[in-house]
Amino acid sequence: MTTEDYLNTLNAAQLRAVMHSPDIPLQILAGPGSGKTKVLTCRIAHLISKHSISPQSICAVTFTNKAANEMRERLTKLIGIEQTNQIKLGTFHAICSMFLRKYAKLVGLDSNFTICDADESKNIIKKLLKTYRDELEAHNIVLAEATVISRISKAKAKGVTSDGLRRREKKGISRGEGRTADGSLIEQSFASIIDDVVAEIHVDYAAILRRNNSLDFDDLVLFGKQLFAEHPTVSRWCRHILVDEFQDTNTTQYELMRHIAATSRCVTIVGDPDQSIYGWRSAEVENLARMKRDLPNTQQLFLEQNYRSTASIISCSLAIVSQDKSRTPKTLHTTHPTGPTPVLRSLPYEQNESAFLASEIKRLVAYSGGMLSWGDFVILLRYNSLSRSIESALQKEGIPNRVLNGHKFFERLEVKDILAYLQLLDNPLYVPAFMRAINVPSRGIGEKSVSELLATAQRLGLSPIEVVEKIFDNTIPDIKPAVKRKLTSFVPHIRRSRTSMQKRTRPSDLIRDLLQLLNYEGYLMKTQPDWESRWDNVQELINFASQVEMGTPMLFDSDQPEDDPSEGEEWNSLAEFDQDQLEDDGIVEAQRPRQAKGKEKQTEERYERHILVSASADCSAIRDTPLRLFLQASMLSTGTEVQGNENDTEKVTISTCHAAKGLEWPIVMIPAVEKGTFPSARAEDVHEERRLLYVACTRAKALLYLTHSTARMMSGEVRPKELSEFVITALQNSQTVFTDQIPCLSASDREVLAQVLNRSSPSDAEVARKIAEYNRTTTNPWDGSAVPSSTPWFSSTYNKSAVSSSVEGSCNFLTARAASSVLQDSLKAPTTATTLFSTRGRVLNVPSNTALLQLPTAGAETASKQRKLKQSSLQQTHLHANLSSHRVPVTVYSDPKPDVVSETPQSSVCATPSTGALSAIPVVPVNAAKGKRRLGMGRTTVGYPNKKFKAPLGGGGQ
DNA sequence: GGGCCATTTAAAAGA
DNA sequence: TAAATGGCCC
Repeated sequence: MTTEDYLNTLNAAQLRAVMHSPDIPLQILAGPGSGKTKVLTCRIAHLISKHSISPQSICAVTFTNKAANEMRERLTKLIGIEQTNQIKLGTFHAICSMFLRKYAKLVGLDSNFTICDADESKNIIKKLLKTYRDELEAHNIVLAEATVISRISKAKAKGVTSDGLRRREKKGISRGEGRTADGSLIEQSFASIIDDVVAEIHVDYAAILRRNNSLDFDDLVLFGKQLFAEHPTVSRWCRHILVDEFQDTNTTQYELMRHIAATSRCVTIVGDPDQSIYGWRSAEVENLARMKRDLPNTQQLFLEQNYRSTASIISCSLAIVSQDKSRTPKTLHTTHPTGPTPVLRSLPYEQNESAFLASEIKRLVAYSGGMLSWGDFVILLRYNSLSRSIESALQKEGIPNRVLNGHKFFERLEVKDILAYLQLLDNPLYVPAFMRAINVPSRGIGEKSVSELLATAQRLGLSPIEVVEKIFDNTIPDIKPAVKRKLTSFVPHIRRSRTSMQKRTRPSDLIRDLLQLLNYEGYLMKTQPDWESRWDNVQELINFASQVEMGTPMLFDSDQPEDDPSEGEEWNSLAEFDQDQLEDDGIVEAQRPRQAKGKEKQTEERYERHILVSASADCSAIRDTPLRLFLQASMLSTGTEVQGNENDTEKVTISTCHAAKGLEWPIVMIPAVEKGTFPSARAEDVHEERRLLYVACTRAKALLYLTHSTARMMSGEVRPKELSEFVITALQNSQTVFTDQIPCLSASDREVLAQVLNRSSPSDAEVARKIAEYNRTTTNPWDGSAVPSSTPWFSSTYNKSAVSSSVEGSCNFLTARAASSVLQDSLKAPTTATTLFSTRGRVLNVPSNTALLQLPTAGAETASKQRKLKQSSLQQTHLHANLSSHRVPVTVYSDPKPDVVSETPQSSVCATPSTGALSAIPVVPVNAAKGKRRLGMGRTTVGYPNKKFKAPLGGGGQ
């Protein structure tokens, strides 16, 4: 398809945006579903073909990898792969990272810096915070590390560097002194104590990162900004910069954008103030106005034509977002038919709510006559932990589902273990990697020895890895808890891998080799109950490495200096400038003296060029080792997008509202539309919460459901919940934006669906057949409960999530309700399989149809113990009652007795005081028949598992 | 050093 | 409710 053909598919507003003069800064305000990506890609194509701007001088910035990839795909179709790959296209972080590798020296970094992920920076800050604990306690201040992290992150988003903070540290007044007896001032001084502590931790944290030759995510942008600000020549290649989701930029990102555009001043941004939902991480909608001030000739264009949703979904969404009176008025039109009115339902309890959604999904699939399938549904949550009851409801109905962005691939322990070794090879100064690698697999080098090693390293001015090698070689004396012998399974491995790395071995082979050396699979088997899925993840990491090796499009071809080709010769000749010489002269490290500003422009540019070239050109071979490219890709890719799992398209998606931005589904369901959730109880900006609901609603193409429970389990107790005021207000303004009637999916409804989704309508016969089948196989989800009982304990559907997580391999406490259900199930499918448990060193042989309940010690001194005791005896009573009503034989054992259980032929309930703490229930029979993973016969954790047991990457649904 | 238990605490969003 | 922490013991 040529650019011209593409232009023909644009509407008038889109066309204006695409054709807009490149020299006049442009703001495209684009509502949801208005085709902004189309406009953006088309504009890029237009810049290249009609304005002869070369692709490598175009910079396109997105917020997510997903958006970047989508743009890349569309551009490839439009202008071909070759030109697309020349465009500097990526997230803010990726673009900064690439330039920082290239010009590291200019901002005082080494190009092998490691990107410090959130986990590691949390660890660092946690340690720093500990040193202030006593002091804070003395002032009666509680300072959570999350607070510190977010404050530091916010400071960085606003462009505050640790250098700026260091000055205030010198004030030298001891904290808390400025306080007077006046009560109102006390709080003030609390705040200032916290400010000081945060500032000090910030400074220390930054120093640690520098020592580790490491940057965290915020640093990438911050240092990127610094690079472009201090060295304008670095951005000379840029003729046009385009920024997507501009309403989400923070101050630092905005300034970065301005610096990249410093020469050309050609900027196109796309954004929508109504979809600004990231204020909490310092996004500034204000940047729209700021841009207009900074670039006074900026023009605005509106895209208000929506191509996604039915008219009724649009009006419902507008009814929500327009409640904000301070908002810039903006509207949405659609040519789509009205369609079924969005559903609003209240249900008594979260289980009912989940069950309603699950059964509704089933019904819609049937009543649409097969036009809809699982993959067409998304359930959008305010926050992830709401997914539990949803997941179990879907599971119970046998609906396949996946959690979008549930647990991040690169944050998994097994993946991080391997990455740690590789990071250590690439950057020996990166202490977090050292700390992890040194004792994985376990070598008996614990916290104590590690801190000893680190201290030695500091004392000798060596990297920890050098210290360890020297100890191994007898070049320096061993440390106190002798460690040399333990290093035989570490130093040789490191050396072997390092040699391999220096030969530029492919990272995937490097990993394979490492796995072998470490016998990592064996280690996982020994230590992880769910080692199989973890091993799968390791394999997935190898796949990812292979993908990177095969040349996923990099931001730029590393060796070419980006500048006007006519100047190429000069660049190349300058490339011979001796790097070491520059360093010796202190030029590379030194900050450019300010006085040169304004005058001696030419000299300055020449100077800049010297250092640019010397900082980059000569070392590109080292800079972009295969390993480094792989590590960078790992650290910058989030989520699970690595895997491109095809059968994901056949699953119902569960996602947060935030993660859903930019995406769309035929049917959207939003549970928990309640006060305290929408808006979230801890949200600072109610308007932002409203916009979040708006974003969620506007993801829907054809059908929209909002539900609400009148009671919900929160923080371990059931609390009453009220409908969200956003919805109440919308209803007050217009009764008709919602209905409590579920759509009947009549022939005309199906017609609308077919039209909006651009699918063909099924025949009436087909629909009738599907409905008949549905009626035959489906029972009412809560009437058909497996546990009929009048007691509140058993009134709702039983807790299948507890069951399934047990099957996954962990052992959990079960509620009485779940336990009785499990027991009944296992009686239906009796089994003789037994499971071994260890408690206090004893091994118990327990038939798998045995429930073990924990009871607290009878003494019960503390209030919490007493509560638990009461609850437990209540549970026991109910369990008893329920099981006897089903004529399930019950035997109750107490403490030392459980050994006997293996002899018991039928189901039993084991109750035990917590001193003997039996705390697990084996439930093999429930799902074992389906051939899924079964509870291991080997070592089993008793008690709360303190490791996470999440579904393996790519679903692995039961 | 690491396993195990009891007690405490926290509970949002992402690159 | 379940994850994290802290103390105790081997």
